[in-house]
Amino acid sequence: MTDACALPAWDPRVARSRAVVLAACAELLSEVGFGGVTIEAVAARSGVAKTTIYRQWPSRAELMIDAFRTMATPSVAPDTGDVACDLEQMMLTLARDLVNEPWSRAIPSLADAAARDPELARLHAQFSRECRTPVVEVVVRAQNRGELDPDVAPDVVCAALAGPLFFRHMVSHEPIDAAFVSALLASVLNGIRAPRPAPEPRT
Amino acid sequence: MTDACALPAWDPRVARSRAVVLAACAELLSEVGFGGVTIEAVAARSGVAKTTIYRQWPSRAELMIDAFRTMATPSVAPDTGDVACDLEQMMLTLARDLVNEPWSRAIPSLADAAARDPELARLHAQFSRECRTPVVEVVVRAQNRGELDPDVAPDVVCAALAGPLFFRHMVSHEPIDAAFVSALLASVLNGIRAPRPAPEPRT
DNA sequence: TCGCCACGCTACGAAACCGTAGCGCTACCC
DNA sequence: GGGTAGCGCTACGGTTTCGTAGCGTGGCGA
Repeated sequence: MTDACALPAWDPRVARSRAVVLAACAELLSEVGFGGVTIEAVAARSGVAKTTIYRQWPSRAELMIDAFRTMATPSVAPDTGDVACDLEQMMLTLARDLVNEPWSRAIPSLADAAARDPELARLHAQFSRECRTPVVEVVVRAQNRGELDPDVAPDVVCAALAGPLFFRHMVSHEPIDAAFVSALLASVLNGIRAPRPAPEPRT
Repeated sequence: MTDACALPAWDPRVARSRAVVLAACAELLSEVGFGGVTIEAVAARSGVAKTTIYRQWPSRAELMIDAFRTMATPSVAPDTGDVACDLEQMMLTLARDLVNEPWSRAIPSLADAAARDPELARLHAQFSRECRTPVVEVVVRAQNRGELDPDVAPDVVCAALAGPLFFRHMVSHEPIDAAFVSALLASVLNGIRAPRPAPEPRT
């Protein structure tokens, strides 16, 4: 996936400077966002000469992309046998990352940048698809087990579960805690209609 | 604080230049995002001299805040008597705005900027709260009518409904159409568990 | 008619980044 | 020991933006 792993026999000096630069770039991404990262700042932070950075990456965008790849950590789909457990586990992981991980602070700026740069948009789309995959997997499995309504599209479930977490992270800035995750998951799994009454024929 | 609203007896020249500048700034916000708007670009776009802009707004941030206030359109809570209709109507409005309105393109950049500038964060929080108010109102009304489970927090419902729309707008970039809105609303209202195991008198 | 006030225009110094060039140093390989 | 390759450092010209200052103009009320 990452170039750092794929290239066959790299000069150790190159490998070192690349790693240092990418780490510094990832730090800066979290701190000042996508648009605020400059090559000179990366050079200053990493201790690597600006010229060396330009020797390794042809443009600022390429460096950003590589740095974001460095931050991106793929997740795995749990399989406890109970869809509620699986989904809650994934949502709690996402919630924890959104609250604690420094790279989560770079998400809005990435979304912004991706809205304008086609290359970044491509990377962003690919990355977000990779992140959604485990959720879709869990949902499909639960549908096959008969736990979930097979008529509901997995992508909708994914948006219904992950969307509110991102919403609080980026838009409303309300707390993202276990209680919220539980309430949200219960709402989506069971619905929010009043359980008691309702001889109401729906139209 | 709100200069724009409290204009008692402004010189018409001032009012004109302010309006032109704010309009140009709003346009630029949609096009290049929060971080990309420069005073010089606003001056060029609006035809107003840079010095005049500085005479009216002490800093770039102040101008941005005023411009965003210009774009922000408050919505109203419908009251059809059926919570599904009310919520669907509001979601469709939001979906349409996210897809069509130019200012929706500025949302990620605003979220990004608000994550770093305290003053913008304050404005952003206030604005997003204003946008959530009608949803909360509809939910509370439905709870009082016995349509919705009173134990579910209105803020959770708001996040559950609006969150996925913003999620697709900013993160996953999947389509936001009426079908998605319907599926999402049905999921949250009725839940997504397979209708098999429980003998529910629903359709 | 005379000021006042806000505007537009030009220009300025300062700062930040960009991307590149040249040079010297050091580590490693043959 | 010599050649090669990559790094760090300094410096440069160019661009963009910032925020301010000075000056002239035009409309509007006293």
